[in-house]
Amino acid sequence: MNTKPTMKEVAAAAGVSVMTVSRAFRSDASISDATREHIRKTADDLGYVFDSVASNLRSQRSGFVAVTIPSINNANFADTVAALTSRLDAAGLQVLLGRTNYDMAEEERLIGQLLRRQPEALVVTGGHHTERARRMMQKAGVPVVETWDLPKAPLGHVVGFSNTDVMRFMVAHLTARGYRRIAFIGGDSAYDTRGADRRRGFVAAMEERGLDPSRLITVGRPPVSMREGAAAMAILLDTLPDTEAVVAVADPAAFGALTECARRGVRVPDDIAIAGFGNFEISGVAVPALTSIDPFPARIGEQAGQLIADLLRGDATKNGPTLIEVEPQLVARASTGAG
Amino acid sequence: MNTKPTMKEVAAAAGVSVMTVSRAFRSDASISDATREHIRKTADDLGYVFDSVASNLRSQRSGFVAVTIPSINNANFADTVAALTSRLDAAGLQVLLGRTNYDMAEEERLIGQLLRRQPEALVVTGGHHTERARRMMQKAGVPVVETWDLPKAPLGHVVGFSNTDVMRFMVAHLTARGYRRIAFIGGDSAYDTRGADRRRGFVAAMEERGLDPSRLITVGRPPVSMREGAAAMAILLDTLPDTEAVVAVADPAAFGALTECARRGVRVPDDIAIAGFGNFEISGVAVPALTSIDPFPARIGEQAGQLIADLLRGDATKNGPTLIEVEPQLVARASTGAG
DNA sequence: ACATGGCTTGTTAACGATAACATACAGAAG
DNA sequence: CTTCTGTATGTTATCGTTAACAAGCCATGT
Repeated sequence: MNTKPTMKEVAAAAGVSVMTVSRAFRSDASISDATREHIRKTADDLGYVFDSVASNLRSQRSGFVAVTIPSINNANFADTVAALTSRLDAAGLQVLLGRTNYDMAEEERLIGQLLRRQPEALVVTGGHHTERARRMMQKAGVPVVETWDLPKAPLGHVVGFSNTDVMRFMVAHLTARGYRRIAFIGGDSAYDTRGADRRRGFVAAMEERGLDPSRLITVGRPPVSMREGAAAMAILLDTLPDTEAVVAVADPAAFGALTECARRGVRVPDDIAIAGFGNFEISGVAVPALTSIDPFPARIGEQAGQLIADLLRGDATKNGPTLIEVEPQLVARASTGAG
Repeated sequence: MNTKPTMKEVAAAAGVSVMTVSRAFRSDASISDATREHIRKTADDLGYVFDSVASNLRSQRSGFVAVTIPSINNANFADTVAALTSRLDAAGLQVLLGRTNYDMAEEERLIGQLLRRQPEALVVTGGHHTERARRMMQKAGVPVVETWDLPKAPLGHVVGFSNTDVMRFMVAHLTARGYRRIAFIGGDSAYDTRGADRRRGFVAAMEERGLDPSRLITVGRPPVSMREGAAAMAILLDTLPDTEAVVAVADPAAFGALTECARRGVRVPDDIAIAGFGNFEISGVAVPALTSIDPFPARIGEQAGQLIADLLRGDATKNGPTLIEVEPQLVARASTGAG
C-alpha cells in the first residue's frame, strides 16, 4: 500500500504474466477479451496507474508533440492550439506546450528543453529563429512544422501565410475606399517578427501605390495591448491629424485605437477609418465593427495536426517538405466605411 | 550518425565513464569544472541531446506539474498559468497543460491521461469534479491544488476565493449607488461551475437585501462570449426594460452587453449600469470603462507555484492541507456611475 | 611517514514498461 | 491421426539514465 503498484503487482494479482498485463492496456495487442477485462478490473481494484514514462523509454515513443506559441493569451494562437490539440488527440498524441513570450532567445531555450522530452514532432510559431534554435530543430530527427508564416528558408514543413503579402489586401481595400493618408500602428520590431513582417508589407504596399509609407507609430513590445493601441492613436491624432485611415498590427490594438477616438469624440469611420488583423471576436462586436483580416487560425492548427498525424503514421508522401498555404481573407466592416 | 548519440557515445568520445557524463549534465553532482566543460563540449560536438525520459524513469521524478484549465484563450486563466509557469520554472519544473473546455467529463479524462505521465503535482481549476476524478486525484500520491475556488470539501491544497461570496461585493456596490432592479447574465450552469457559483452568490446577495433576484438571463454554454453577452442584453432590454443595472458572469459578456447598448442608443450608465467580473484589459479600455472585480489571477498562479515548490522541496510544514485565500477586489469604473 | 578526509571518478544494478522471440493449445485440413 | 494455422500467453533482454556504493588520489596534520 505504501508504494504505487506496477504491472508486476497487477500481474501477480490477476494470475498472469507482466506481458499479458501490458497487452491488456494497449488497443492492438492480441489478447482475449475475457483476460483483458479481468486484468483491467484487477488493475482498477489495486489503483494501478499506467506509467507512460517507462512505456516511452522502452518503446522509444513519447506520444508528445512539442508546440511553441508566443503567448497563451491570444485568441488566434489559442485557436490554432485548440484545433491542433484535438486533431493530435485523435492520433493518440499529446501536446506539450511552451510559450516564447515573443522572444527568440526564450524560444531557443524552450526548444532545447522540449527536445529533451523526446517529442515525436515539433510545431513552432513563425519562421524567425536564432541560429542555434535552427540547428537544434534540424538535427532533432523529427518532423518540424513552422506555422503562421511563410519562411523564405523553411526548416521543414510549413502551414501558414505570408505576413508581408497579407498587408497588400488591406492597403488595397483602404485605397479602393478612397483613403490615401494611411498610418500603421505596430510594436517593437525587434520582438514581434510577424508584426514586423506585416509592417514591412504595409510599407511595400504603400510604396507600390505611390503613397507615403512613413506614418508609422511604434508602441512597446508585442503583443501590442488595447491600452497601447489607444496610446498610439492619441499620438497619431496629436501629431498627424490629417491621417485618413489607420491599420493596426492586430485587432486588440485596433480596438484600443477605436476607444481613443470614442473618448475624443472622433467619429469612426467618418473622421478616420480603422482596421486591424486577426479577426478577433471583438472586431465583429465593437461599435462600429472593425475591418480585419481573418487568418483562419483553426485551419492552421487543423492542417498542421493532420500533417503530423500523416507523417508519423508513415503513409505520407515522403517527397520532402510539405508547404500548406492557408489563405487569409479580408473582412470588411463598418470601421472602414464598409459592411 | 544514423541513431542519435546517448551518454555512452559521449562517454566514449570524452574518455570517461557514463556516470561522469551523467554528472556533467546535472547541477549539484560533484565533478571537476574541467571535466564538466570537456564533456559538455564533446556532447555538443556529437549533437547529443539529454534524454529526459530515461532520466525520469530511473530517478522517479518527471519534472512535470500537470495543470488543467477550462480554456486556453482566457486572459484570467492565462495569467494564472503564466505566473505558475514562471514560478515552477525557477524550481526546475515544467507545466504540462490540459484544457477541460468547461466540461467535468473532459476534465476526468484529462486527469487520467495526465497522471500517466507521473506528474509531481497536480493543479486544477475549480472545486467541482466528477466522483472518479476526485478519487484519481486523491490516490495519485502527489500534491493536489485546487484554484479559482474555495471548495467546501477540498481534495488537498487550495489557492483561490469564493465565487459565491464575491458577488456580495458587487451587489453591495450597486445598491450603494442606488440601483435596485439588478439583472444577472450568465451561461448554462451545467457547465461553468464557477459561473454558476457566482450566479448563486448574486441571488443570495439580492435576497439578503430584500431585492428581486429573479432577473436572470442565461445564454449558451460557457465561456459566455461577447456576442452572447450582446444577445443577452438584447433580451433583457426587450423583456425587462425597467432594469437599472446588469452584472455579467465575466467581462467579455459585460462588454458585449455594452456594445448592444451602444447599437441601440441606450446610455451607460445613465439608462442602465453594467458590471462584469475578471478585470480583463477590455474593461479598463472600453468607453465607458466597465466596473469589474479583479480576482488577481497572477497572484493565484504565483501562490500555487510557490506552494508546490515548497512542498516538493519537502521543507514545507506538513501540517495537512494549506488554504490560501486570494481576496478579489472590486474595481469601480464609469459603467456603474463610479470612477 | 602514515592516517585522515575531501574531492573526483568508476562499477553495478535497477527504474517499469515492451520488442522480439518462443511456446502452448485448439480447431481445421488432409 | 498427423500436420498446419492462428490465437493467446510466457520468457528474456533491453530502452538510457541514475541511485548506491566503492575506490582512487591528493593535500593536510601529526
